[in-house]
Amino acid sequence: MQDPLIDLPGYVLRRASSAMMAALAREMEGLGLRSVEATILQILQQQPGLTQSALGRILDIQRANMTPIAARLEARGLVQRIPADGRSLGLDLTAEGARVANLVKAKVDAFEQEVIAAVPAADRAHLLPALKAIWARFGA
Amino acid sequence: MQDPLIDLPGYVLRRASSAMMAALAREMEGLGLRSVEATILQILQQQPGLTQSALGRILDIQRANMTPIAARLEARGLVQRIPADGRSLGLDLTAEGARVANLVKAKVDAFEQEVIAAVPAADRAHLLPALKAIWARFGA
DNA sequence: AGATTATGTTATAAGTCATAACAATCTGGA
DNA sequence: TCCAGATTGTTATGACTTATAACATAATCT
Repeated sequence: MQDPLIDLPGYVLRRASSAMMAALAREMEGLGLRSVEATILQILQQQPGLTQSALGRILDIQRANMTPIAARLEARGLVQRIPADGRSLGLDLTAEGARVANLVKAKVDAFEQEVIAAVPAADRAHLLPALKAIWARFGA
Repeated sequence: MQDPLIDLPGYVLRRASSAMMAALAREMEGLGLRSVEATILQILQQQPGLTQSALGRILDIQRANMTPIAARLEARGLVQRIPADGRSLGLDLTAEGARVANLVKAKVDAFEQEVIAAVPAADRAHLLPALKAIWARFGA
């Protein structure tokens, strides 16, 4: 009862990603955050004031789907929505949001170390370039 | 407006996988199949008679979620559900299912070639081992 | 000024995924 | 052999993700 697709890179890419994402989600659960929310906090930490649309473009999330995500972050007091112009809403971390973002960063950094550590040393340096190339090839 | 997380392997793994899966889904749409269904046809091609539970264990799909998937494949005439014992249902490709499975295999093989081709030659040999290691580390 | 584009929002639908509960069946140990 | 426990398929349910259409409002370009 073994998996006959185990040597197809695309298939294994999908399985590796979904296994890793499940583990990451369990980590973020401890902070009461979903993966997307954790990602957004991290980005806002380095790029404050991004509009919902701009964030959506970075993360490949439709405008329409950003609305409830941003609203939830605001409702939890992690983010402030400040009009950038008459139609755009810029997102900024609140003090509480900045605090949580630091916790996220710590957990994510540790997690990323685990990912790296899981890869055989000989293959490590090749992982990021390979993944970036695939992302670039099939990405929007 | 650039992505500040672009050097985190886990993050890029997720983005690469989801971009690739979206492209694969567009391919399979041409056959009227979802990705999961295409995967199942491929597996049944090589391992006929697998039960729903066994398939679920291979693909990390809960029993409860296999039911509608198998039912849909049967309703489309691609798969037969034959009792293996009093409780298990073995899945086998019908003639039509075998025909479609061949189309799937052709498309997937071509697609996997595209994935490989997208990766810089120097990194290619390292991709599969790295992904398998991550899968093994975080997988069920 | 007027046409076009961009933004945020609501509503909606499909797909993925996990859990609980149930009946029917199988299995292994007393 | 018999019974307790595990397995299988099923239904129902809920959370999350994702895509699309339509709308009002605002910015931009000619």
